[in-house]
Amino acid sequence: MLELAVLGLLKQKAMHGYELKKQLAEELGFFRQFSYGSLYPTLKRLALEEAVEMEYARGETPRRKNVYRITPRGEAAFATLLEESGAEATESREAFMLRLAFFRYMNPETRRRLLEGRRGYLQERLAKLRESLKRLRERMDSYSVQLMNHRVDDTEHDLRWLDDLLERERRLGAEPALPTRPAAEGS
Amino acid sequence: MLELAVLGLLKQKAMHGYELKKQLAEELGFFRQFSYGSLYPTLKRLALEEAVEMEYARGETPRRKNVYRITPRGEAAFATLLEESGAEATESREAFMLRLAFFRYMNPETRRRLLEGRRGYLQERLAKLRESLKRLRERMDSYSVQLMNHRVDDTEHDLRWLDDLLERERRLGAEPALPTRPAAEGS
DNA sequence: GTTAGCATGTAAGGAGTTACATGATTTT
DNA sequence: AAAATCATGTAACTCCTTACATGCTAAC
Repeated sequence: MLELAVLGLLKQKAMHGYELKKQLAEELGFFRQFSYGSLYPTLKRLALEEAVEMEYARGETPRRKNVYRITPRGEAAFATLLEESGAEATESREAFMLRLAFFRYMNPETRRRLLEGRRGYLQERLAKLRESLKRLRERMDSYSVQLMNHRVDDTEHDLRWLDDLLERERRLGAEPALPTRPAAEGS
Repeated sequence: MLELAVLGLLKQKAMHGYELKKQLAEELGFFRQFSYGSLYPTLKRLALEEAVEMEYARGETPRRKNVYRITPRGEAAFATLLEESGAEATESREAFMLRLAFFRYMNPETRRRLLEGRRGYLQERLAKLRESLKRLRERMDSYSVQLMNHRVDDTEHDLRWLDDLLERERRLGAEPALPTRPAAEGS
């Protein structure tokens, strides 16, 4: 997750770790916080894999603000991570939403696959939820009933939203993915 | 999390691991799935700590259905875990909801503390979310805008729900916590 | 009799957190 | 000159998952 988020953010703009952490909590702001204890090692690892590299801007020495820039290899890795989104991306709210934040980089089929995958998952869960509610309502305390009902509402709300997104996707048709290398040549 | 959930489920009824796993996905159904690879070791550890113990019902040999029962020590541990719910319980949706599923075991002050803690957290996040949206709207692609807007709606929805729960709590006043040892003596 | 589901476990690994440690730069 | 916040990192640990390994029992 962190790796995907980092690559996606660096795709927009070169940044150093500290800045990245703030963006993770802001640009993807809704999104969860990661600690430095995972962020810096991740950057280091990505650098080792040559998915990112350091930018020594304005003669600044390293190890006092390490500005990282994504490399072509990193772009490829990012694209692969997005395209290969599996079960996690449909079953985990966070994983799904992270992908959604990077929808502009996906091709239309992948977008649809993810949206429908998530929708299917939520529909299934909604059915199970309702079944549980029906079967257990009598035996449950009022807090649990409240919780279950809220879950149902929440899931329905999410489903309407997904339907909306799918509808838009259909209407706007094949909005192409942004290129891997955005606007490489001048102006 | 798993430990809390297991103790809470065993409080209702003695169960073996396999059964527990199904209940985790059903009674707390909405709730996340845990794998056997974490469930069985957790039961083992709890048994070692004497928070749970095996029930050798009807002369059944162990190691073919291990039915676990919560002990007084386990009840105490469960109560402590609930009462000491810290930041995680207000900042993580899942952690919060798990507590809510066990609200009947808490005393009214703890319930209120948790509900208001969660509300405060969501209010703060909502403010940040709106600020981000305002500041970044122009620079965001339409998917990110959709995502942010949905987050805002979602958070508002959650806040209304929390207000509702708090209101109920006030109206129904001091619904006492269920005892640590439920209905110990007969009928 | 063979497939599906019940039932339990271990070992290795993944993906993060917390706590610790350090020091520069900016603001008050 | 003190305090805040910017900035980077490591080591130990937590909590979970995946993959593996085993065997019973019920249904078809």
